[in-house]
Amino acid sequence: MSSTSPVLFDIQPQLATPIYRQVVEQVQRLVAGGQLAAGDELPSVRAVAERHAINPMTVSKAYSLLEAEGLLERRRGLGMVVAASAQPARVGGDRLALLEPALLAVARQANQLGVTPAQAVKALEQAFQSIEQDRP
Amino acid sequence: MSSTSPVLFDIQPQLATPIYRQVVEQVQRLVAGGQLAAGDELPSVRAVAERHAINPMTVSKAYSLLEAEGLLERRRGLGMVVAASAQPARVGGDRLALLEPALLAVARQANQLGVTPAQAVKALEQAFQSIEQDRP
Amino acid sequence: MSSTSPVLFDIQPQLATPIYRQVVEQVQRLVAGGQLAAGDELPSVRAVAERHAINPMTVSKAYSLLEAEGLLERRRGLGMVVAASAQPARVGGDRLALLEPALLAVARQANQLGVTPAQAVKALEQAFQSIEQDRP
Amino acid sequence: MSSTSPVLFDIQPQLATPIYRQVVEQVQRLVAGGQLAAGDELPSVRAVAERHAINPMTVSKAYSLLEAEGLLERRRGLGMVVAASAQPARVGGDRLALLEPALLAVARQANQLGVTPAQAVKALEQAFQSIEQDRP
DNA sequence: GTGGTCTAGACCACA
DNA sequence: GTGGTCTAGACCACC
Repeated sequence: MSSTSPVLFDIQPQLATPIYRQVVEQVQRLVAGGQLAAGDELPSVRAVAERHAINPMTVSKAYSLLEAEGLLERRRGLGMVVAASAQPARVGGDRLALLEPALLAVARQANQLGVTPAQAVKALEQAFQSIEQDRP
Repeated sequence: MSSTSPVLFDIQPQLATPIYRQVVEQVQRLVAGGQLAAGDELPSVRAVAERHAINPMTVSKAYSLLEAEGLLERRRGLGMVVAASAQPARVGGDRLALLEPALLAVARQANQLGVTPAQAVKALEQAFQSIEQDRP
Repeated sequence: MSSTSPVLFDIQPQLATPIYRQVVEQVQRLVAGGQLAAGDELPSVRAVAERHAINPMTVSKAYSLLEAEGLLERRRGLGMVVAASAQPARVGGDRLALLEPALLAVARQANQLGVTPAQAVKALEQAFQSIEQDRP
Repeated sequence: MSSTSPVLFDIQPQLATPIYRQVVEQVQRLVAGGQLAAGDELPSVRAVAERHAINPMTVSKAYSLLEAEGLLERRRGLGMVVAASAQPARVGGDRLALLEPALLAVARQANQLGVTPAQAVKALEQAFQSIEQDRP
């Protein structure tokens, strides 16, 4: 999967979470999910910057943080690749742990909104479907 | 419900979202969920500040934004109350709309993590249970 | 016009209306009057603060309110610009609507003072002339 | 005129100017305009408070300020009356001076809105007409 | 460089 | 008692 199509980041500048964080977290999740495997190339800083009309330094910062974290490696003159040491989360539980903050936020907000767990679950299933349509 | 117990905010300083935003969003949801009705009094700036050990100006900023938004009204010299024009979301759909950003975030993150919708739904149900324990 | 000279705020600390409100209202009027167009940059918080010898937070508060109102947009790390959605009042009538509260105040006060409409009109014309002299 | 109908204050709690100030300024203008003459009785604190659903202390504060200013006198057990020393503004110029702040505000706002003096004058005349209709 | 957030504390205005 | 305004200064985040 990683060799067929280049990674496309889902960047939304209008969100509160800073752009470089959006990049960092997406790479983390794509690696944990196995969609980015050791040795896979990442799009160049310039390519990402132009594609999303953002500052190259912002992309560079994200990549640097991921490098410092050990998830990416810098291949001189070639760009960044997923580090050999990077492994997808072994078991489902590890992946769910990464998802938990978002899940807790949903649960808390639903309570305050007076939305029942059953309603929230149903709405989550619909959310998955609406996401599907974006990238069939 | 609004007359029985004073509003309690759930403030978590360690979160990335600033404190004043946490207050703003909670009031928005409590009104939409009907737990705060038109005319209900909000806890005073000083009371909230002392209760959560934060600066009064932080609370004041949140209240001011909610007033600008039309959700709160200032009773001069008395305090803030929920605006007469503030209405709870009439139907469940409106409440779910407020929940949608968080739901989409979960769905997107789950996809990137390789977590299936079914697994996410199950995890969400567990998240609701772990929240329950906080306020029995 | 917007590209030739940076915006200059007319701040008068001795007035009853708070400084941050003066800034907010002036930006609203300058946009409605077309003297600030979509995309125009606003002077930085620090520049305004130093220019008028006021606290940066006071300016920041004004800008934040204008952002919440949708009139300004934050260019992260760069500064504030007039929002793309901000439009000058299309017809003169819209501008006069913004002027109406002040006009009604004059009319009401004139009536209570026993000043005739004709006298008030003449005095208003003189007021325009005295304003002219401030910025030739 | 003052003997035929009791004074009616025009109080608007939603305005930024505090209620007690609205009362103070109106009395000042009504005296300057000759609509309230020396010896005229003012409505009682309680009457005003009930009529406008405001706090009696607010009215009392306004009356006290006007007394301190020498414009009103306290007749024990009878209420407040316009002071014997209170005189209407002798010439029109004095009255216009009291109107000037409001006029300057209109001129300044019009300039920022791109409204010409001629347009503003015309709008002011219309404002007078719309006021007329309220109290024929 | 830009704006954002929070604190601590003072003083004012309103009811 | 209530909230509002402003200051001074620190620290952070983003570009």
